[in-house]
Amino acid sequence: MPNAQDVLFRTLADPTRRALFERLCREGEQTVGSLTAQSGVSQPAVSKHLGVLRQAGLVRDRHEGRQTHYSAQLGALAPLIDWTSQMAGFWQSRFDHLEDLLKRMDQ
Amino acid sequence: MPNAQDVLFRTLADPTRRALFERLCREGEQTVGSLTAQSGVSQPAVSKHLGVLRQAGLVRDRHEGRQTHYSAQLGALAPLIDWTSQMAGFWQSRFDHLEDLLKRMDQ
DNA sequence: TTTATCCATAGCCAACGGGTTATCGATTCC
DNA sequence: GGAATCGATAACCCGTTGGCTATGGATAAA
Repeated sequence: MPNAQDVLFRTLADPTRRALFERLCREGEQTVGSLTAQSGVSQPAVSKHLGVLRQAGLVRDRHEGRQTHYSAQLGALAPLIDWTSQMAGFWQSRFDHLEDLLKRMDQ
Repeated sequence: MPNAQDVLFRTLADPTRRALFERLCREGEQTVGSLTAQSGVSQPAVSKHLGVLRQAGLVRDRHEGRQTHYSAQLGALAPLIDWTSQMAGFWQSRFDHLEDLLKRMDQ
């Protein structure tokens, strides 16, 4: 059972898939056909990528007749931001300890 | 020629590799041996991962006799933060335009 | 009702990636 | 100097994954 960061990093690691997500962020809701037209890969490939993005919570789908509209779910990026902050936090913490140590050595 | 986000996402997508980076962030500089001991994979595997992390700029190596010390380079995460901000920015921008449109329609 | 469009799924294949063992150069210890 | 340790590289294996074509189900158009 992979954690949230795992899913996000793996999902966003593929350039084609990340490009699809970026486009949905930039331009808002899009149909599969519209996304396929500019993607450089086949429609099934796009559908598969959108499925992966959906499972990661990064996009939502909305069915309207025979077309499916996808839109970005920005909130799903939260674990990514959390992880980055955590790494920065660890680093800062070690830095603080070092400062502390140097301060005590100085006395 | 992959861009910076590409390299970062791909590099951090692997759980073992990300765990190595996390440990270096938490605990600071470590030798390959020390990292291997807690990693659950073989020493060559660890070396390979560290090589990938180094090429991504996420770690630095320091040679001291026959051991190599690795440490995290937190600054290398910048493109990741940039990308996330950018996605949030696009989203916000679209929201602003929508607000604007609604405001104009209201008049 | 028949035809055309949209998208998802199935099935297949080639490439990539992460793991292993074996080995080697370099250093340190005896 | 000889033995042992450290870490990087080579060579290999196998599972995953991202691409494709073919197809089918559902809806819209004719």
